[in-house]
Amino acid sequence: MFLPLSDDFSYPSIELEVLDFWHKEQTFAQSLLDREGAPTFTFYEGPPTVNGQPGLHHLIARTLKDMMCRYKTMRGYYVARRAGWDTHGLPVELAVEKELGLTQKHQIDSFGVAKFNNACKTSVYNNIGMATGWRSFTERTGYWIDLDSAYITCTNNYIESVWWALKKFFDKGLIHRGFRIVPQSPTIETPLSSHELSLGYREVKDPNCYIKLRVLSTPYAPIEGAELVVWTTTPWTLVSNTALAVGEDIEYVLVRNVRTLKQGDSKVEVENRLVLASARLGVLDGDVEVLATFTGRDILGTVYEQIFPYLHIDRDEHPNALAVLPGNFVSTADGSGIVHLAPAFGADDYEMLKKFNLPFMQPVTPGGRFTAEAGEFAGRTVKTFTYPDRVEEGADKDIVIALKRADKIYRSSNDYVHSYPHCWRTDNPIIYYARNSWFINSPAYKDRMIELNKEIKWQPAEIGSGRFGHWLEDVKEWNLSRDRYWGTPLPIWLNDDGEMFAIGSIAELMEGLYEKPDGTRVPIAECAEEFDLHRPFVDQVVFERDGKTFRRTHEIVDVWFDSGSMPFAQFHYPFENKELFEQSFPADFIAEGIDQTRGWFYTLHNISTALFDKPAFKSIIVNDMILDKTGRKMSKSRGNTVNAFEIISRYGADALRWYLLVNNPPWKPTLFNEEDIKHTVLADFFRTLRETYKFFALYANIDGFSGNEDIIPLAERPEIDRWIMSKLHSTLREYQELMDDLEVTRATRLVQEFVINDVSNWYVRRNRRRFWKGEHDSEKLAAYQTLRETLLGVLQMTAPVSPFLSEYLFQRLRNNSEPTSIHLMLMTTPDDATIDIDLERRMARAQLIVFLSRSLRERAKIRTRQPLRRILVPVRSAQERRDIQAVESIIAEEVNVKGIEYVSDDTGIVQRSAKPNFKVMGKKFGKETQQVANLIRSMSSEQIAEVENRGTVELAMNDATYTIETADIEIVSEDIEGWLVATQSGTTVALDTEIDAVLLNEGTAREFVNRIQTLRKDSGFDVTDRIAVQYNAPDELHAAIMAMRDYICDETLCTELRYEASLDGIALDINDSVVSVTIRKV
RNA sequence: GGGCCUGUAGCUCAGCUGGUUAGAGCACACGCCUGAUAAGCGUGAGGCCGGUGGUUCAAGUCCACUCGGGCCCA
Repeated sequence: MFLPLSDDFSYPSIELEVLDFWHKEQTFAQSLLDREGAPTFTFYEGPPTVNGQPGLHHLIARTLKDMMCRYKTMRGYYVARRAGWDTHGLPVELAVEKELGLTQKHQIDSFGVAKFNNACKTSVYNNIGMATGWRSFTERTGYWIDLDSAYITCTNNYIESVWWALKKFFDKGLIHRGFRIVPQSPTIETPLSSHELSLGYREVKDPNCYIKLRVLSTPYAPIEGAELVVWTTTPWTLVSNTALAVGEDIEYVLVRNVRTLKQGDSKVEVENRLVLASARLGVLDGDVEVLATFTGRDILGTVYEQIFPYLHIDRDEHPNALAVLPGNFVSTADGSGIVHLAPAFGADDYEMLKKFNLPFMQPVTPGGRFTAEAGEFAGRTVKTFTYPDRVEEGADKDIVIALKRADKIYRSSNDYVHSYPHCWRTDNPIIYYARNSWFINSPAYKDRMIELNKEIKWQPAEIGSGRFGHWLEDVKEWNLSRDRYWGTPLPIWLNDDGEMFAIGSIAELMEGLYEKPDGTRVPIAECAEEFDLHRPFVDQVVFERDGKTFRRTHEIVDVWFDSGSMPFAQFHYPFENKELFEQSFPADFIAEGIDQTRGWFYTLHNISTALFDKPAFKSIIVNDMILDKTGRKMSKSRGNTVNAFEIISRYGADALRWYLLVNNPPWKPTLFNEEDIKHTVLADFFRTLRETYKFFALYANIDGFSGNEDIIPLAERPEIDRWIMSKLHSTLREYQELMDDLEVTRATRLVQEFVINDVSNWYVRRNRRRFWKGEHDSEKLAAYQTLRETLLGVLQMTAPVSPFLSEYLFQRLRNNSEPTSIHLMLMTTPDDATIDIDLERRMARAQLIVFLSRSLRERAKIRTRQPLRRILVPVRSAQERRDIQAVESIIAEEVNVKGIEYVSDDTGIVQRSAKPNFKVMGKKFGKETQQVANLIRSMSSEQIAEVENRGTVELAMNDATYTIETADIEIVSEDIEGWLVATQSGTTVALDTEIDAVLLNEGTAREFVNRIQTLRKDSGFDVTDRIAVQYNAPDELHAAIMAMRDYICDETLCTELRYEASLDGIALDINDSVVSVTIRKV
């Protein structure tokens, strides 16, 4: 019994049924058990942050992952799928801060690091343990991954592995500490790495200030007493200005500038003598008169008036301070060509400090707040920052006001639009800030990273070569340290002299001593504290070597180092699972969003290159974003986000998954349109698949077909069965090639087309009669077996992408010897013996002839119900004739003609012409191609015959002779004298439109049958009911009905067909005449 | 300012290494078919293949420039 599909079939509800089934049968676990010992296909799951929320964009990557893993499992591989949780880092800390009501970093210290980190740990485990969005999202979307044995980055084992890695880096001399300008996230008081930075670029409006600074002394007399025009977008750094930079070879000018300014209600004329790059004169308002032209070199050493007086600068100690210095970074692309330097707040500026012995002044805390040194601005935040509980207005605006008061502003507005980095967690603007940090010297092995990247198969390829490749070529030092609490502690211990070493294991750590609060030191084993590789425990561990005390540097490690370590840390390698790691490294496949290019993809690659000299993954699919249907980014503020759960509850996860792959390649931005799911996936593909099953089940059940019958050998099945099986295997072959090549969209489109065009619209439609007519013969059995096998093959291909529906239908189709789940099945390996290319070609030809014939009927306005005598098909060879004869009955039935006649080309009836084959002849004739092409088009039938017979013909034109060979032309037979003809792709069909009395009667009868059938249906009769029919019709129709009465009765199950002259029944229109009819059940 | 992607029918997309009438699905109009039937099939209309210029016998496809969109980076 093939269970019918219920009338209120709904995708979401069958999916829940299937989930139940998988749960009960432990299908996922079984799919792994079944493949133990099989070749492995390794997949790495990129760990999502534990307290993030799942959304539509996660589904796209997860569909790719799940699809590939299920596919490889079905191809016979063992595919371990271990989930992971990224548990450290800012996201967790920030959530916990909020929970505890802490708003600033120093509050954590007073709250107690131990308590804080405990809260973080609790929060993390709560999130993992609770049925949060992730677990139900994972399950509901059918993502098969082992959540129960997920690796967790904050366990001692995981951290120990990370330490091992860090020690490797350290011992290779790749980790060092340096005083650098780093991007600092102010409100959380910690530096960010370049890849974190890349997560937070945003378009913002910043101040656009031109200030003017009085020259106090200068070696270049003309500018004495003039003002230097200096541009900045960060007024807050002006407090710390220590010098100015110009380009030595850039041309500068001294100008007299007169302009009118508003002052209250009145206008005043203002005159200035200003210095700026000549290329930037456009920034000045009013009238400009150039007084002198010179280069930057000429004005080096010019001393100007300090902008703000708060910081004391001793020019005896620092003779270059408050002076104009040469800088090769100065450009005239924007600003004034004179650059303001604040060495504590910019990378170029800091380099200038080292080069010119400028004073180091940093009147700003790591939290982005002015210190007491900053005079009137002390205590203010430098930019506007958003804290969990408040917003603090930055000092920029007031600084500009103060400058205006001091008449140092030339012009200022707040309209400088640029993209500026923001903290990826707090969304506050980062500030560039000088501080001590730990770095990994990644540039040292940059070339190797570039080399190894070439071994990776990227989908799409241009991310590997482009976005990722370029990033590698410009690799910077990895800013490894964070001044935070909840993370892997940086395992480096130093003494007061700056000597240091790294610890790479728990065993090494145990050699240290635990320092109690009272200062006493005991062996760690005796410390009576919980052994935990986090702060503050590890901070208390000290080492005494050579009489010197070593303490841990206080920083923790960039959380991205954790996730980049997962290939080995998930196995606690090298402390355990050595073989397991070696077997599963590198990964065969990973898939994540494009935002991970400089995130996870990079840290995996970086660490793996440095430690193992191998890429971490062999192939990767990178998905792009999901945009709304108008192509805009989805964001909460726009209100155009789509809730994945809602979509799933409406259409089901399968439809969504299928849509995400088939609609457009996932590595291109996807314009998400709910309507498309409804139309393209549900109403088109899924429905066809479902209806096909329904059709099969309906008749299989009537006939008692079980699926367990002895198999009829393919060779003994009808041609059309062998055709669909051949097509199935061709499709399977191509599908597998595409999937192995990561061409997932092409693969799904291929399956979709096969199901709709070949299976449903041709095989099933052409064979309907075989299923419901007649005897239980082998031909009927063959039909059932063929359709069942075809459906099974289709389900194998849909299973990886749409696992639920595939499972649901499989459960109904499977026989006793097949696995209990489609996902336990081995996907059919395409069989050369089943694939018959000639047969596929023949059928394609039949379809083409049918298609042409139908268009002829359309043109002749003869409906399909009207039988016609014949079609004519010109053939060029006996082989061609046999090809068509093999499918003749299909054609005849489909287009309702009595027969096909073949016309040899040489009879003279068929008019032939030659078409140029440009691909061949173009190469041969070069510039003359067009003329020769015209010659070919005008070839006579004699000339065509000559090419056919001799292989060549000479064509002459304007004194030149061209030799045309068979390959240069394509011969088409496209006209038959006196016939209605259609031609496409070298096939021509002519339709005999003559309708004699017999045909007309037949046509009329079919019209009549059609009307009766409609009446039967409208009357609600069952398909097996017998009926009696009375009718009244004009003589001509009456005669036709009488002539065809047996046929009519047979088709309509009519036992009594009677003419009744005075009948007043239902009026029917047949061939523009009125027929009156009544029917009743007998 | 740089990098990558992208622009083809009203919509979503195909168009392989250039080969001459640019395709499909949806939507629309009109027909056909009917023992899968709140289905099925077909026909039609709809395109200066973003623009300009070049290379070539031949450009949606290659090159340059340009305009628009997206993402990433400085």
